Amino acid sequence: MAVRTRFAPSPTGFLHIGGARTALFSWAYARKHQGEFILRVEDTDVARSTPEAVQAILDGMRWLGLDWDEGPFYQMQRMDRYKAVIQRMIDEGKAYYCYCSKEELDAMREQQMQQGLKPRYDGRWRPEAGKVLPTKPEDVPPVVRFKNPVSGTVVWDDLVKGRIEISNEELDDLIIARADGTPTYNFCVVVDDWEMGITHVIRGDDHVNNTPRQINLLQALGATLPQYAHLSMILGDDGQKLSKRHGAVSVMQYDDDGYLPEAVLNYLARLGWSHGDDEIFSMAQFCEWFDLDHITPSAAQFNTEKLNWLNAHYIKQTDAERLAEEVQKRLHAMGVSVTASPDPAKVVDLYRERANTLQELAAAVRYFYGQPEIDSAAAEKHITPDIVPVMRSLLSDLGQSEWSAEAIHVAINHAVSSHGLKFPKVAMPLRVMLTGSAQSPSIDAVMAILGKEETLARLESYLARHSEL
RNA sequence: GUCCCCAUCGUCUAGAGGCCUAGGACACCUCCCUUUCACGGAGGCGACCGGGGUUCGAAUCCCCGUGGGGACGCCA
Repeated sequence: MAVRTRFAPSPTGFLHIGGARTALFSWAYARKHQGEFILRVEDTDVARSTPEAVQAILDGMRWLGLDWDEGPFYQMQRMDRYKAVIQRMIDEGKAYYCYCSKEELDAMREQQMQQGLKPRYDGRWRPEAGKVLPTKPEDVPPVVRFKNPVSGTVVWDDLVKGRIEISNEELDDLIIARADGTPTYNFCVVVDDWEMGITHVIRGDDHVNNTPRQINLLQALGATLPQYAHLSMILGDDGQKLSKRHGAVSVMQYDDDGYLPEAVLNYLARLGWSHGDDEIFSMAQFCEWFDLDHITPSAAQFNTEKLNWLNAHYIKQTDAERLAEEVQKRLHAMGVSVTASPDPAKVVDLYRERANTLQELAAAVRYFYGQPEIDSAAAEKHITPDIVPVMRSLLSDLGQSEWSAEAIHVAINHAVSSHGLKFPKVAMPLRVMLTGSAQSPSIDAVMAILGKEETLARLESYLARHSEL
């Protein structure tokens, strides 16, 4: 049977790193098996679902390049279908109306907690042969509850965690339709997974406890059970749980911060999954290798430093045109307009090996398109009065020189040797005057790309501004 | 409280009873390269949560602790 997986986010917020990994694994599993990957938006919580969140999730998926074969389906558009199934279950005696008020339920829970019991519905409205039900209250609109089996156990072989067995005595009759008639999560999931022919449910392990309920429901409907794979959660960089209040950020934030989607994907792939010692691989390779057997059952801590390393790697690989475009976009956001000269592609090539993120790359390269901000400590250290005559003579040589890194190097060497100095003694002041910083690629290469006119202008201008030297 | 899950270097992980003197990667440290900073190269530091079993043999299997996490909603 063809593999069919799904990613089923609820649109109550952006796509965060945990959701992204779940989506990635589901997607990769389908791709690996030439199956289908389905996107389903679980928006039955009307109060918390928003169209903005739907959009944010779709944006995140697209940025990562996780393409889906069917959907997006929206559960709110499938109401008729759920209601029909609920009615059928009531008719068949597999579900029943419950007239308990919320207050009544709260009281029940509290009492059970106090007694050290697991809080659960006591089944007071559950019809049984020979049982007399309470009198229906006038003012309580009923919910619909599923008649969960009272004995036996639910067992499944989780593809990540192995065999899990839960006694039906731990479960209660869950609500499948609210008082207003709308179906609830566990019910919609079951109907959808069933009708959409999902063969492998790959999801976060916060759903482990829902699984036995869903299996019971599926069995009541006479559906074929899918296989389950529960992924452990991803912890924040500090080892703490990610939440809206703490550390959980949108995958799009990684875009803003200057991470390439291939780096994020590669990082996520290795978080909780492994293929021997392989660390760096393409998504094509990942789809070929991916399997559920090598997923770690334990939680994983996010490590930004390793992401940085991967991102730096992909920045080195990316072609100059694309890199230049990304950098241009970011410089623009910083209020710097990129001109055709110096050539942005050459500029990024010069700096790509020393940037962890595109944001760093943009910041590093900024001085090519505007006056550098001089690091005063660096200036004080490297630009001393005795260097001024050297700079003057170099300036005049440079004015006569052909403009290539090699020719510039010769000119600098000439200044160095004719004044009896060491190379850095001249290179450092140049570096600070031209780039503003004491760190840069080879200064002759920088000058070659900066251009003759601009280089000479910056040097002249610096000397003119610092007559005290 | 009850149920469920998890446990190898700081972090991500390899490990399916002997291949383990526990391997790789990030980070960190040292050295090399060098025109500064990076990149790159070569080394180094560094872990099987504890206790009992099973076995000729256990990081691997079982049990008990301990520690972490999750779930107990008319949320998903």
